Amino acid sequence: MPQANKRLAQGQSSENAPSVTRSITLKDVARVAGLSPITVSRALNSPQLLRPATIARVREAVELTGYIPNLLAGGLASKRSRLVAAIVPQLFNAMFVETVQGLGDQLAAHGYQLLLSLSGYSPAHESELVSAILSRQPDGIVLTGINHAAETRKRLLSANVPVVETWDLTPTPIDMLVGFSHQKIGETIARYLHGKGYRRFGLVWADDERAALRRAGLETVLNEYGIGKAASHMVPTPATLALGRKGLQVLLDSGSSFDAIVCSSDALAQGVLTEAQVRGIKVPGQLAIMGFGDLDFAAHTVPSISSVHIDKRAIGIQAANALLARIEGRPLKQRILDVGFELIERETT
Amino acid sequence: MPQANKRLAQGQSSENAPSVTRSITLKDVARVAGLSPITVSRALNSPQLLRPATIARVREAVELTGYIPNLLAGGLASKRSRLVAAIVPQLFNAMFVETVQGLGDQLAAHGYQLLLSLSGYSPAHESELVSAILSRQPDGIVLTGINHAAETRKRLLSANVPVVETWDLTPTPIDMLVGFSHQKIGETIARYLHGKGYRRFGLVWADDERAALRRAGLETVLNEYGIGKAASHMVPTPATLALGRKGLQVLLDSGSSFDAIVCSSDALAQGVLTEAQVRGIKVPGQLAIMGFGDLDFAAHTVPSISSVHIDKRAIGIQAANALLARIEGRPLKQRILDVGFELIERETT
DNA sequence: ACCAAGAATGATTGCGCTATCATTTTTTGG
DNA sequence: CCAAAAAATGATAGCGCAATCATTCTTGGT
Repeated sequence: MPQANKRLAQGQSSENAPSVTRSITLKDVARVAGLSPITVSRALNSPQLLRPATIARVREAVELTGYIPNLLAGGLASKRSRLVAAIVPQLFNAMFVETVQGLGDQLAAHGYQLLLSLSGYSPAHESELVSAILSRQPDGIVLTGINHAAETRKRLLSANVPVVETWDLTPTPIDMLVGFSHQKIGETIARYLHGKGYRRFGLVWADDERAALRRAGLETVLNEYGIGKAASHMVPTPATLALGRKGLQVLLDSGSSFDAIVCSSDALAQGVLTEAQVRGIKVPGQLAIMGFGDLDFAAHTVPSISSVHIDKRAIGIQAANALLARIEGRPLKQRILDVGFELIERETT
Repeated sequence: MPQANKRLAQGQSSENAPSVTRSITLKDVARVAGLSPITVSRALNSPQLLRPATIARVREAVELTGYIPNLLAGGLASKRSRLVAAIVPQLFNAMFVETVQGLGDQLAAHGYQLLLSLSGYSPAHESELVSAILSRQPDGIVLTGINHAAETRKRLLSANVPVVETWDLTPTPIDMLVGFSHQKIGETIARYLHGKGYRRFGLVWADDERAALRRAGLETVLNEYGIGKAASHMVPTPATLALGRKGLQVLLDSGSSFDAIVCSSDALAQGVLTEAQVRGIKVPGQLAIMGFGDLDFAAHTVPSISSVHIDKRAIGIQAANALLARIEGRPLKQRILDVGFELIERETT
């Protein structure tokens, strides 16, 4: 079999190779190692089935040939892609970055890779993304939020793939859920600020669906306290410092007077704070400011910004854990995990 | 062949389906449409080869069956995965977020998906990631920076996959490059600040490799002006406002006096600015502050932060374009694209 | 009406891997 | 030292799709 021998020799040196170099496959490695392809496959995927000496032979051959497994082929044959997909609205929003990072880190630690898609807050786009994602046969999917197109839900259900929804709470998730209650946060903020004696509220608020929930909670409680609908200025996502400044300008120019501005995110709060300082408004003496998200800067501005802390990274990590448990067939303690939140009182209130 | 008929019937209605529902394949769609599988494949991938009536029949059958293509199988057969992988150091660093977003958007617009990996600034980790990534047969790879483990370079070269390095410049990229000169930025900052009359420089600097290049440029020019090595405080990544405040504290406590603090990022600059204000130091009267990156807040702090603008999103978009051109066999105008930079003079200098 | 040229569709095969079952080798206990 | 059990390795087949080449159907020109 000179043919085979010749090939074997070519394994290492690449002299007179044809223009299109066929890539190294399991078979090549097997030939070099003097084993069957399936044994090589096992050495790489279930080494506990083989004796150490065999594994060493394989490792050597892999080294020698520079073999890189083809996960498309592997996934096709095994029905396991070792891929997890995540959809977040956007990355500009620093909130999601930590979740994605936590998710990515945790998945990587368990041999999974992350396919990231950005929906831009559009359920229609999300729906398309889900189709595209399912094409890759992911072992799990992480979604942001709980409101999805009916189509999305249906596709995910019939694909029979583990799904984790995040960043919100509902008793009826598609599958699993890691989040917290925006409604409760709104309520908590309202009680807290009311308790501190603030009465004339203004809102600088992002136009996204979860922010709307927080707002609903806030207004419900304010209403209970007999405080009417607060004046508000809506801003588009992503919320920035500049939009926060603009927000306070608009609110003040409207002629109303305020003793507290509640913002849907820390970036907006920082903007409101900046604008207040520019105008010589004492914070919190004349005006209190409340943020949300407890981003890294909130504790270190002067004055520091009161906010609501969310363990954003934990959401990613727990989402990964939930998926990993489901994928590996381990029992899941709870389908729904509430990571909670914590109101952080700082100097702006 | 009753067996076959039974299957056909099951295609649409899912009554008495076995517990493990075999997923819908091209074959199923073909059967429903009364066409051959390959024709269905063409209807989905090269519709221009078929007559509209046929495509309509296929579309109908797809609708009816809820067919989702299997890209693992498709990729294996066609050698095209429609997947592009990117490695960035981290997402916390707002700098990379825009690039990733631009990259993701542009790729999505062309039917490609983004596999995102985080290297945490470690070449060793990057090397592992590259192996893992190559396993998925991506059609292209985007790397951050130009310094990679020798192993990484070798693997990428032998995998024969289009590669774009980003965020830096070199005459000898692995393949393609979209970036800018950090050295030049450092030099430009030095000339600019020197021109404004500043002489006593302090640095608050992140400990990453591209920041080091900017610093080298800065120090080279300062040296030409006869200014000795500037006092510096190094901070770990990710750089934050808090680290910036700390940085100024440390520098001032060292006893030296400064008339300008140069920071390796806007977040640090914002921190330095905050700390200066706390201490009653007039900016820029007593102390100038220079940032880098021109993040969204830089223009809107008070005083606004002078910075260096990088078109971060363009890096992502151009990287995507370069890959797409290469993948689709279009001629590439230039292997190396310098997106440049722009020093933005604002109030802190 | 007929034929050539092109357009549309189909049959076969294999991408690289792993599930499954079969076989061989090693270990164990009496 | 042997049979039986267990461990290690191998042979076969097929995952779902698209490249390739083969065949059938349309056209339009005369």
